Amino acid sequence: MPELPEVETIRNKFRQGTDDTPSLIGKRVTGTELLWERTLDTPSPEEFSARILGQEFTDVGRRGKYLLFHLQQDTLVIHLRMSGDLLFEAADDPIAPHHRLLLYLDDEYRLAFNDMRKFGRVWLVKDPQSLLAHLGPEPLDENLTPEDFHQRLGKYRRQLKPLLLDQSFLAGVGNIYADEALHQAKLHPQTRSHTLSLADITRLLYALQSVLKEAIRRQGSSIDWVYRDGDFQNHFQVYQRTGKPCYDCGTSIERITVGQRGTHFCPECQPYPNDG
DNA sequence: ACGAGCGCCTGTCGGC
DNA sequence: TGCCGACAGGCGCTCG
Repeated sequence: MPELPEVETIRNKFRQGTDDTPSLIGKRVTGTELLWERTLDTPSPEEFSARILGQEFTDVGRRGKYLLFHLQQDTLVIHLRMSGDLLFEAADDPIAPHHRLLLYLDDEYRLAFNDMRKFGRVWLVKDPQSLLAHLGPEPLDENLTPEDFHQRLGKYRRQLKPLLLDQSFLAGVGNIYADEALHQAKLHPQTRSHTLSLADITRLLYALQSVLKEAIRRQGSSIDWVYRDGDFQNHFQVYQRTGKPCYDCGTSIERITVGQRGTHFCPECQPYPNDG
C-alpha cells in the first residue's frame, strides 16, 4: 500500500520524532521478538537477534518504497508492501493484532512492525546497496531532467501505467500516485511510452513531482485505518472516484484494469491516443 | 520485450 | 443471516 509519500512520512516521523514519538536516533536495541517468521527475509532469526542487539540507530533514510534504518554496524531495511505500518509503543503495551516483529529500545519503548496481510519484509544487511541496485531513479531527484526521462521512456514500448509502477524504471510510485499523475499530465494510462513527445514527457515528470510533493506535504494518504494522519486522500482527482464527475470537465471518472491493477482516469481529459 | 496469470495473506464490502 | 466473489496502497515468479 504505502507509496513514496507515505514511506517518506514514516521516515521523517522516526528520524525527527513528533509530538508523541521521540526520534529513533540514538536509541539502542535491547531485545527482539519475531511473531511471524516469514516477515524476516535475511538473515536467520537467530543471527538477526544476535547481530542487532546492542546496536544504536544512527539515521533513517528511504530509497523508493524501502525504509533504511541505519545502525552502527548494519542497516535494517523494511519494505511495507500492501499493509505494513511501523508504530512506536511503550515496551509493556499489549501486543496488538497483526504485529509481526518487535524491537525493544532501551527497555522503555519498542518499535512494532504491524502488517495485516504479511506481505512486508525485513532485512538486516551490512550494505543495503545489493538490495536496492535494481531500483530506477528517485522521481524527486532534482538531477532527473525531462531529457533523461525522455531517453528512459524511449527504451520501452510499454503502456505508461505499468511502466510507472515498475520500480526498476522509477522508484517509489504506486497505484494511487500513478493514476493521479497521469490525470494531471492529461495522458491515458495505456499510452505507449515511445509515442510521447518531449512536451508530453516534461508534463508527465512535472505531474509526478508535483503530486508526490503535495502528498508528502499532506503527510501521505490515509485509507482504511492506516496512516491516520495523512490528508491527501481528500484531494484525489481520480483515484477511487469511479463514476464521480471529473473536477476539470464533469465527465464521469472511469475505472479499467491495466496490468492487473485498478486504474482510474477521465476519458475526456485523458483520451486514448489515436495511434494506440 | 511485454503482459497475463498466479501466489502470497487478511479483511471489507456488496449482491443474492 | 450467511455465503461468495471482487477488490485492496506490492512485487516476484512463470509462461507464452
